[in-house]
Amino acid sequence: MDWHQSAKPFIPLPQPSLSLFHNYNNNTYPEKWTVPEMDNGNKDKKKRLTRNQVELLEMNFQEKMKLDPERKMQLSMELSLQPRQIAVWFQNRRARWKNKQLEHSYNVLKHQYDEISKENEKLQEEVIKLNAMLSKEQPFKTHPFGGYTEMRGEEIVESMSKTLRGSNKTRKKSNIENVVDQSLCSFIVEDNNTVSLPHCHGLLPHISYYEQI
DNA sequence: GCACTAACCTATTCAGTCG
DNA sequence: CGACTGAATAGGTTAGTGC
Repeated sequence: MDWHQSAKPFIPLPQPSLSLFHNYNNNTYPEKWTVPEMDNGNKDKKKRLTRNQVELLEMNFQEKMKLDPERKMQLSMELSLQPRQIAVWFQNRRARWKNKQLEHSYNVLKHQYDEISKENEKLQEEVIKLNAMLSKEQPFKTHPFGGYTEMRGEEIVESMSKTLRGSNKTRKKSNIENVVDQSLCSFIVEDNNTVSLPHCHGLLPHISYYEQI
């Protein structure tokens, strides 16, 4: 996949018998490629490769994406194409293959992202439910001067912790307490009814639920 | 170390094909 | 005729070789 990682072999200069190809590679025939024997009437026309040529090239590509010089020359003779054309075809084919790979990777990542998003949505809903259960269980705290004031989530947790410390420690935990306990972590319930990332015991002792018990 | 060379890559151009 | 495909080019990078 990463062609930069493979060592690039040193390719010696073409043999004298291949000087024709060498000339071609060095742009003796600039602009659009031409068969050297062609006259001006036939030049600068891009010709599509025939089905047979593409089939053989494809077979070779499936075998090995890299084109070594021997195989290039062999294919060149077999397909009656210039070695440069063989090399260009392999280059373009690798580029197409890489694009396909990128497309595939994108689809895989997108699928993973969608799954995680769904999971996140479920968890958010669960947090809202738990938050509502907490509010029902102890929605208000007593105001020092009498009356009631609404409590923030952090305060609820702290308040419940104090209540538990001051009450019978052997009593059975409520359902909510069990859920929170099993999670091994505490949540900070924000004012806007959302919950921030969980904080595990020991990291934020002032809001941890049961560590004081 | 540096110039040279040949391979590779990405981005782009452009001709051929197709709906 | 415009969109798409693929052959070919341009320009940059990398690595081996020779001096």
